[in-house]
Amino acid sequence: MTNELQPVRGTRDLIGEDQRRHHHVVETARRVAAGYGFDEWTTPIFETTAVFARTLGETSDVVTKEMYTFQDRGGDSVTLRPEGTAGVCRALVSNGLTQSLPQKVFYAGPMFRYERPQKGRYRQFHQIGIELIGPSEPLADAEVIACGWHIIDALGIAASTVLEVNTLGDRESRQAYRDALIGYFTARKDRLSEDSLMRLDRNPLRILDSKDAGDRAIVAEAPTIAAYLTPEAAAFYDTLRRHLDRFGVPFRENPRIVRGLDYYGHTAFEFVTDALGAQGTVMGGGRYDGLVAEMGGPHTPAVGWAAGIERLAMLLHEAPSVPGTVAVVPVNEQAEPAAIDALQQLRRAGIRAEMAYRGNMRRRMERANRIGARAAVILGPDDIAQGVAQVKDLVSGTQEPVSLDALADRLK
RNA sequence: GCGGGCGUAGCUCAGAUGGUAGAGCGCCAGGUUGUGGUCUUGGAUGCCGUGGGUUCGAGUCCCAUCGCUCGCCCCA
Repeated sequence: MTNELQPVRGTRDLIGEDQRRHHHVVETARRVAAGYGFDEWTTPIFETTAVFARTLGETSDVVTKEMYTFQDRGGDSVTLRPEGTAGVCRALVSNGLTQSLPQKVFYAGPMFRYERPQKGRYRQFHQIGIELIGPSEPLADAEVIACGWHIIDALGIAASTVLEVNTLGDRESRQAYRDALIGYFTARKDRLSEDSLMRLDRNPLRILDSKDAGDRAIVAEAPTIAAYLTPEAAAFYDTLRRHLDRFGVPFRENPRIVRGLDYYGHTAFEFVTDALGAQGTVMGGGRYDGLVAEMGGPHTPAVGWAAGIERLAMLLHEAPSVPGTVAVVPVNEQAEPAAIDALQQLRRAGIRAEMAYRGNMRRRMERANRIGARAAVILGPDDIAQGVAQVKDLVSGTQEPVSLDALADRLK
């Protein structure tokens, strides 16, 4: 196979079972989110680069190294969206919807990140997500999490995931905690891994989720944010946990969940699994009260999550089955016109029906079997003369004549 | 950007010490011109990832390169 015919690194085709799994995840999420009152938005898959760069910090690694950024023919810098939230917030502001809160948004679609592919990690991947924009009450956070849990449960994978919840506190809490962590890790810098020494400089909170065994021992003794929460932040977190219990959502507290950017505060959560190798997070989210303002809109509280469709699809225990079809089988070429009539009668009645394009009867029966048809409608000259078709149940093997105008009713 | 593993038929894979490429599944056709699944007979299929080197001779050894994969880093 030549290079040119290979898919670009980190992209892949969704065909057959892959596509069915993908589709099932999206449809399930769409249905459950609709039940919580979320409306679907479709925003462009590329935006002006500033939409992402501004919210991510102009010089961070993710902006400089991991975004698909291009100049278009007019010379403008555009970027394939690396995540969904920024575009939704831009659309909120562009459409003047900051005056019509709350907004409850569901989205699904492709995202793009220039990363080294590995298990559960692609350059073009797909996410579903919801954003609840407007409310600042922890009830909103609880509802958003409940919706996510509900989707995971509806997909039948609740047993293989765990919901972990944490609070990042308010700005004051975060600053105090950050200072405390820097003090703690600096006092132990001779025992930190090389990677974590870098983190101490650039992003000390990330030491908390280091994979290095030595680091983890140090992290286990590190202070948690609980002692540094302001009374307001502590009350917010208490209320959230109480609501989660009320919503019936099982969770575990994990004080090591962190977020890298300043606009995050209070709630942070992840649904994690150990079934996907190094990519343990299946759904992640939290409260981002500062984001809309950073994009140039009015201060607008918001909370949401995003989930990787590929990762959810991999967790599905079995692939959604192919829909049963009815195979129409003309015995010979002379029977084809009558077969076409039967075919269209079934389709108009909403029954999935197919007819092979060539081959003798035997071939067409083999084909019917291969595509997993549930029944065959067999039409030969004798049948047509009598105004019937032979309807054969391909599972049981039983066959009986059915009046031509009763086919759809019989095969419903 | 860094490290491990792997590239042989459509798919999964076998090919000791170098001797001119195989199996299973799938596919096509016959046994069966109005009946699928099971059975049976026959058939097609390969730039052995690519380029170079060593050799009388390379799928096999050496070098390079590309790709896939798992992990590190990063994770909005």
